[in-house]
Amino acid sequence: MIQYKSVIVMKENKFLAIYNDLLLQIRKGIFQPNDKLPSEHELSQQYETSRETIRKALNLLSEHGYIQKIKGKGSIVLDVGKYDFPVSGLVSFKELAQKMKKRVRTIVHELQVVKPDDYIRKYLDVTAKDEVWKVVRSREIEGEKIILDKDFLHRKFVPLLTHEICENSIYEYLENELKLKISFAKKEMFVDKITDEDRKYLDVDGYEHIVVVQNYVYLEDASLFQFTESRHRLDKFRFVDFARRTH
Amino acid sequence: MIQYKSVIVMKENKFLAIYNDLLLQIRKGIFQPNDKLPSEHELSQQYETSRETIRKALNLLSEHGYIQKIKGKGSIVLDVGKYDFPVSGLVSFKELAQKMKKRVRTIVHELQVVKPDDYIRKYLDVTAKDEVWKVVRSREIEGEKIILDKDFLHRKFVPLLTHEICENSIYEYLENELKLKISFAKKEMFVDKITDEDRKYLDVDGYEHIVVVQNYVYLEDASLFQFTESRHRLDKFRFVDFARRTH
DNA sequence: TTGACCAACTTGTATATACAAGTTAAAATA
DNA sequence: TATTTTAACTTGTATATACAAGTTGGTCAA
Repeated sequence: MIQYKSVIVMKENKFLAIYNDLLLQIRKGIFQPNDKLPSEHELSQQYETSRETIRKALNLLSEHGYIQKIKGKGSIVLDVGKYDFPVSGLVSFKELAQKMKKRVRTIVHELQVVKPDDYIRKYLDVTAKDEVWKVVRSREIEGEKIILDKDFLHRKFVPLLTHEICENSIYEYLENELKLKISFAKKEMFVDKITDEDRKYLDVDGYEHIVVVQNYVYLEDASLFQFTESRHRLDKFRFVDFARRTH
Repeated sequence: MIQYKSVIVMKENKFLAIYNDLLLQIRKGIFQPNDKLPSEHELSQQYETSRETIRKALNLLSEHGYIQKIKGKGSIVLDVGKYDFPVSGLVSFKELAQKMKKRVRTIVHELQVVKPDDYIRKYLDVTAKDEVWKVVRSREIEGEKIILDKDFLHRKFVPLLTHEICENSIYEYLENELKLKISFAKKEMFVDKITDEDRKYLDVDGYEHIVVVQNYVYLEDASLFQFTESRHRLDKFRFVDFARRTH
């Protein structure tokens, strides 16, 4: 019998490290769907930590839909294979594309600093004096231009933005270079009539409507710093969400 | 100065009671957006409990998007007014309709026990021997038939289902009468071509596409017991989601 | 054999303590 | 005055303990 012995690197928190370690084992298939995880007591011995720390890790797994905890019985692994597409949460296009393993390309159409007009002021919390980055990009997937991304970023937080950054990943730049702590977002989804701009930058393929995903992105201190409108061609749109019932 | 003194009824857990009490104060406007909540230490004194219990309540508020915790500073109330529409999560149509305060009606078109065909077996985890409730209902909002709901429930969990129950709220019946513990769900959203069934039961209004929300609903023990397909007219569809970034 | 009960497990809640780490504003210092 | 330091706050992490409550499987008695 082969015993899986995990070595945890303790750069991060203990409970986060354990969460990531258990998640890895689930992804690798060491723990299969419907398997029972070791009990909290056993895990606390394996990881040489307290039960409360184990419980923090397990609760994270539960919130994210990887396990189900059942009182008196234990924790069982859920069928996670179904959730591996655009699961709810804050995921950038680049992270998504890598997961999907598709041939993707980003085309930058606009990149400029603008004074916020009424439209921008409606969505981003800025005054007429502030400056705002406006970025318009289309996303090509397997040779088809499917998604039109319109980003508005508060210049106060982002002094510089280049063509290269926009072609790669703005998120990566913000988090890794500028060390901005992106914390949470509000998403709003609805269907809109297609516009001339959509026709100009996308392969609209004769559709008259388009799925709009509006994103309000906030930093750690709850300041709104970005508004993004993502316009998806009807036939390629897909959103997966995991939700727990709260009573 | 008026001091708000909350009286907590201790039927439920302490931390849940505190969560609900704080939430109520936020909804009532006793705590306004951008207000700072009392510190964890103060709250633990006010509620006569330990700091850990307060932290459980605050973490719930944070997960659900009501507050933002900032290390070293405190917890501030987020602008919750924006999230009060169909926020992500498991919410039944009846609960939703009550929140929106719209004139709604449910029309039951089909209600029968069927042997699962290939279509049902694809979505619900049943064998050919099992029996399944099939319910088809349309939802009328302000006089227009907007949503077509197709429910499939495993009969093993739901022995009886009546016309009245389906007109009211299946969820309410399941939870209150049958005492089923609905625990979590996976939602999948995409756009589909409109079907003859849609045209038959809905005011499709000339649209050629329809937004489909598929729901896989699970009980506490992680058993899949219901599959629901909710078909929304394009122009009336709207989905709001709050998501925290996990690193 | 059947059922009741119990012991040993499981997870859930609540509490107390200690220290780490980030923030803030007053006090001390140059 | 301007800057640095410090003290007093804040939230975050980790640990230990106790008991409640649900599950399971074996034991024992009818």
